[in-house]
Amino acid sequence: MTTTPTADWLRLDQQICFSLNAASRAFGGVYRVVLKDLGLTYPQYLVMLVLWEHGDLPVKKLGEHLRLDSGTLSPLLKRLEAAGLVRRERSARDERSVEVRLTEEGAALRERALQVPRRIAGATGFDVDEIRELRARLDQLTAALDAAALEETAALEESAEQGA
Amino acid sequence: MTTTPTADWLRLDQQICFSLNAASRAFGGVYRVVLKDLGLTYPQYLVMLVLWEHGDLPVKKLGEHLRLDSGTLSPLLKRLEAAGLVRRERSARDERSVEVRLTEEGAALRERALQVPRRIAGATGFDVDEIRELRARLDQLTAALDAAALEETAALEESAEQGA
DNA sequence: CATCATTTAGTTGTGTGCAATTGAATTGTG
DNA sequence: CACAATTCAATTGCACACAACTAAATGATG
Repeated sequence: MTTTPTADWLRLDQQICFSLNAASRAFGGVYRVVLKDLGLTYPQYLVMLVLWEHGDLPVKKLGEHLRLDSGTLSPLLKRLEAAGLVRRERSARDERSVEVRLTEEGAALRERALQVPRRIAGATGFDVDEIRELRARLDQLTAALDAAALEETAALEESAEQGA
Repeated sequence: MTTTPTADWLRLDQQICFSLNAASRAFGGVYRVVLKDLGLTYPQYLVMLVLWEHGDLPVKKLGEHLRLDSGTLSPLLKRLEAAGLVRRERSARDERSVEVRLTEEGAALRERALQVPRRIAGATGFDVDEIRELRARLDQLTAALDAAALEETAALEESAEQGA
């Protein structure tokens, strides 16, 4: 049986978190080039994808789809509005809520965006099944990490309460 | 034979890039909690990992290990220096270069960091082999994306030259 | 040796990402 | 109805990422 020396865990740790980070940034790099045509950044593209798929949404719902809070979305949406792709309107039913609506121009941009996924998929060198499998793996990882983060946070708060 | 409608590619695209993004940020969330003890952010921890493994390095080499440029590293290293974990010293041999050296305190921090990888690995819910396989997959993806980014950039510059 | 190209850090500006706070609007409870 | 708790977006402050640029030092070339 092969046990891993404690010190080597530091190297393994470096490798896995680094790999994920690197892949994420490499993805960002390709998107940056491909999306330059559309005048979008990668996070902005993600917002547009959600709006194209689900239609107009309040900021809150948008954030749930994207795992982003208003601290990130507010300035991002302002830039999309400045670019003429979306409008932000206070909901009449609930004035706390802000509806994000596609403009004509924003809706029209979808046509030009249709070419993006194919170029990205091509860049990965993965076929559809490989992408699907990797995605499942990553989603599993994310779920586990989120659950663990909750536990860690709960544990922290518990020890904080003991101090109080 | 099942062909995927073009419009559906947008949804698939959303899913794979989003999954990677989400996993990366979920990782960051767990690291944020775990590293709070050490007073490090996640990118700062990556820098310390490289220094612990390779010893003192010039900023350039550090950037190659981490795929980060001076625009990111300079302010980050200043914060590590302010925290007393590293020193930055102009190289005597080549005064363009800045050597990043661990302080006593920085080197000592390694002891406390030894517990981090195990906590992270536990949080993933993956065993060593699964981590290794995922890492290989991600590195493969990163390599493909980097190569594709180079091609895209080259193509852009080509068309730019035609315009000139 | 003088000059030009390259290398290396640093700086600036833009755009996320997230914690913490604020303030307005809504909901739940008595 | 009054009032406390909650919800939602926005804002503030901090820390990356990265492109573009600057400045200093080095190396290469004629």
